[in-house]
Amino acid sequence: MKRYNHTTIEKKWQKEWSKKKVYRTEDSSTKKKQYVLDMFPYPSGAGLHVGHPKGYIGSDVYARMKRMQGFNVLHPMGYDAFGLPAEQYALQHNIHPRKAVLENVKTFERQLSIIGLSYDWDRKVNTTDPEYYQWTQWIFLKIYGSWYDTTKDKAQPIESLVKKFEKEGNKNINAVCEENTPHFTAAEWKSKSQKEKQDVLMKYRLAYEGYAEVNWCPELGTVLANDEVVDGPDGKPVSERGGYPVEKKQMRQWFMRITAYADRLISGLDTIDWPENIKEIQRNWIGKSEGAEIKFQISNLKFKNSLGEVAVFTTRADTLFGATYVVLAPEHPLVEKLSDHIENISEVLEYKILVQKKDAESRTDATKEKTGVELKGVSVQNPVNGEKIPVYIADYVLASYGTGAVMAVPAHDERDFEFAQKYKLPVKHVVIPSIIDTMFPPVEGQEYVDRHTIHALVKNPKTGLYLCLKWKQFPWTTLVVGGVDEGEDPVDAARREVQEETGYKNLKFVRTLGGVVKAQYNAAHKKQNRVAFTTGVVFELENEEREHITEEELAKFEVTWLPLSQVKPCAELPEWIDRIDVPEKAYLPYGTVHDSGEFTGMTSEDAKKAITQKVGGKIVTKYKMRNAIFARQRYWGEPIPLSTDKDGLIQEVEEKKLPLTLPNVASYQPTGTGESPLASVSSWTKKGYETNTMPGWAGSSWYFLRYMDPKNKKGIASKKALSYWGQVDMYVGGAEHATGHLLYSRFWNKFLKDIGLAKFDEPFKRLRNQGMIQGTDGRKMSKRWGNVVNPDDVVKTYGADTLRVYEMFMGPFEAGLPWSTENIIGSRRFIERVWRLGEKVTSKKLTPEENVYQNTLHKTIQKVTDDIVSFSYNTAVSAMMIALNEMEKSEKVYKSDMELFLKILHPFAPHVTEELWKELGNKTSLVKESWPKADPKKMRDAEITIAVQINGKVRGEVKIQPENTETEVLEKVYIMPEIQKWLTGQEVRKVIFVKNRLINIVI
RNA sequence: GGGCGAGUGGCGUAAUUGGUAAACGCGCCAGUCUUAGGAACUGGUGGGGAAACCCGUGGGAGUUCAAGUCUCCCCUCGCCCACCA
Repeated sequence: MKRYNHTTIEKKWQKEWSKKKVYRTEDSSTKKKQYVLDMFPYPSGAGLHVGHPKGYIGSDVYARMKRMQGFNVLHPMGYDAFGLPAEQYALQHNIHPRKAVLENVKTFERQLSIIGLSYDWDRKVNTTDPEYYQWTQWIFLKIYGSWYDTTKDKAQPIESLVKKFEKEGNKNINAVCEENTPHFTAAEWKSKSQKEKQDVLMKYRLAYEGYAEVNWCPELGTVLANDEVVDGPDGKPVSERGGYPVEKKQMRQWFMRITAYADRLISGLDTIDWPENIKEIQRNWIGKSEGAEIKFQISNLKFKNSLGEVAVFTTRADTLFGATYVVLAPEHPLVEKLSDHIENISEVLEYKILVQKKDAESRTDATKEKTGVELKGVSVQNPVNGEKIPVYIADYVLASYGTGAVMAVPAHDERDFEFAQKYKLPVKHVVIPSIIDTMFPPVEGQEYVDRHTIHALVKNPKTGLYLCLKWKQFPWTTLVVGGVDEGEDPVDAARREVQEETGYKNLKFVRTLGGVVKAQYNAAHKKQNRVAFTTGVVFELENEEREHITEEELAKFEVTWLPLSQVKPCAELPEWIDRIDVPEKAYLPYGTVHDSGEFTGMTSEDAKKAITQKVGGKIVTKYKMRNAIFARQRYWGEPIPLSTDKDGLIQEVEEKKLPLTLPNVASYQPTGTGESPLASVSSWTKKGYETNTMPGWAGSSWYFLRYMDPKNKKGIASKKALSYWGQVDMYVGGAEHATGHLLYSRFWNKFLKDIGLAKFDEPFKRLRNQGMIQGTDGRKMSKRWGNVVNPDDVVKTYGADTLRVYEMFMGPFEAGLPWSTENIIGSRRFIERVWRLGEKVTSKKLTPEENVYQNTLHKTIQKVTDDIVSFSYNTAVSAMMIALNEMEKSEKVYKSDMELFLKILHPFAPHVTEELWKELGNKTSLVKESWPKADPKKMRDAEITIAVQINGKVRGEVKIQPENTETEVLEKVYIMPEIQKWLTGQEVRKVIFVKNRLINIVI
């Protein structure tokens, strides 16, 4: 046998495969299809490190098996080359981005080509190719030309909206649009000017122009999406790319109304097989919350005249009785509207400016202290009880979420509580925990009696112990407890009780422990169920001076001091123990509504609905997710195919004139002023073209559809191709795209489904994330740490097959693991041993005695097949190593058994298996061979070994026939000396027999 | 602070989903063959113990004939979100 020379073998087969186009995808086929896709890369200038191909190898293994299983497999690759990374690279190296991209693509392809990936390169796409971005522009125009109909729950052409306006105005149209869009009648619509109509439609379009506070990155000279901004080392926001500072700025922008799809983006997650954490990240990002919008009347304090109303958004309408003030975002329009009535208007405006300045740095810091200013001279009325409460503006309320105003309930909201503490605002508890005593639960049929009680927690500061009563008639010890008389203050009641029962009279009041606690128990001696509403009152003992105690009290209990943890029989106690040593805080859980008029006693859930209804509140759904900014002030992106004429009217570039190609410019440096470099190209501005370009995610939001029919000149892809390929069956890529690409492409796909192009609502049926390969030092692989391992070197030393096997064998596919220069040797040895196994091949059929590996081989076929489907590649490789170990033990290996083994190894190590396949005399290529099926007869074991346990401990092993019964096994077990040893003189109490697994004798 | 996830030999990891913990690989030890071995092959390799046996999946409790796996509490680490009312 020849020596295994990976270089010659791999080069030879790569050339052969490419020449014969063995990976060519059939355009139309009667075969079942399988679409296996990698997230296409930014062709960065740095070249690949060994971590990059991990995902590509994973999907390649999958695609290769599917191909062998007879599927028509679409497994393409392409380049996402617009956007910041490519442009930054070009700027740094002072070459034109177009040229840089071409160069980088070349490097990339050379590096990929040596790994033996089975792409159909004829379907390559590149987002910067005018023939590609023509369709990105085309889709943009479709989105621009659409509105969202919430009745049909899909996008509709804008013309249909115009027709509705002409017929009935906009009042009764169920559409997603800008908040506070004024109503108009059909007649009013018709009387509007072109420009006015344009402005109205802009509030409805799914791609629209607007002004917004955006993340402005001066260094990069562009606006960034929220997910492109990360926290820097000092906690300040910086750009994900480059780590440059990011500030807030008001700017004219193009947006995508992704919020119209928020609900579908959430519900669709239940229909796809994605990693649960990615789904969860998307759900959180979209941040759906259902609540109520409740209006508070505003009035002038001095003149008592009404000043209109303010709407707040809350998810806790059950706490409305606990609202003790209202907070507006500093930017709330009411601040200006009410300015004539605000007595301290200059202070308010000063604060507003301060906040906006601070804004630029970090307003999103949840840990910093809250600030705010009261709007003096005005107040609002709580709609549920008519109470007048003050109004504040504060930086902890965001203008961009909900209504930009909140009702503050310090007792039940952490942020409100913190603010209330600082500004000495009242805290009103209206939701209380409800406890049912486990020792003396209420008895059915007995009368319920309400009682108001106190628990006095009297601490002796010298000892840290608490004052307790040891009951003489009952076997328990309690704190001082007692009833609160009608109209009595709980603190006074507690003082009184302590004095009456223990004589201590000099108590320093510390605090009450939050709100009351409701506890239900049975008072056996009175045959009563009691509902106690208890206040915990904390005192410190000032001195030991005591009053006289009555005989009656003395007979009842004895005074004692105990640590709190030793006081037991009392339902409310767990609540007090939780509260006693921590500072007072808001009570967040749901519970029983308290001190809330007619709603008192309801559960939070019921009270929410009832209170909202009572005050005429509107049930609404809000989302954290904002509409996506769809513009970059940069050169290297798709031009937005719109122009503005001299009347200020926006014109679409005609479909047949697409692509609107990016002009060549002398300088593509960002201007730094917020204007795109295109703004200084006179040929461009002369025609009134939009100077912003599309963001990086535009081209990547639909590329998976283009691969289906990449050269189509009439559309994004033919109807036939779109319908044959449908959706991506298996999508592989990094988890870092969870809130970017994976959300935007779902959005675009849903839109394209709405307009009848995409076939499915969800573009990616299955998704798997490859874990990142770290440097040998465990850090992220990067030039900075000098820990980059280049795949070229690995391929040169060990070969592509070894690299592939090792990357799949390292550990679970999704796990991030450090590269190991030592462990890879194991994979190389495996390949070499496979190579040497070739020497044992015989074309003479083996007798059952000779064929010792038969059983293992067929089990392995089954396991590898299952493992590839579930992406458990590490155990698939392990199974093949076990099979190889068995086959090596055999004197000879039957040729067709060797072929079976080569077939299942082929997706992992395509080159060496192809070479050995040919060595066996085959004229065909393994690539197109059929995937083997495990023979169930051959998988069956002749004999199996099971564990014999005594009382659950393994004391021996026994060989049995499969399917042996308990009796049959016991017969064998009882004569085993090592088992008899344990059984002599013992009575067998029980035998547990698990078929084909173990037998456990309990003595 | 909130959400999600993970802790198993010297190392990467595996465990049929409650059934012989450590498969497979790396490393290490011994041997074979070699002029040599940082090659290859064969065997061994969780800890303690002379042995019988005992201990062992971050720590503690519990359920069970049986727990890495289930339940509760605690500790540590990773990722995501972070004033979203």
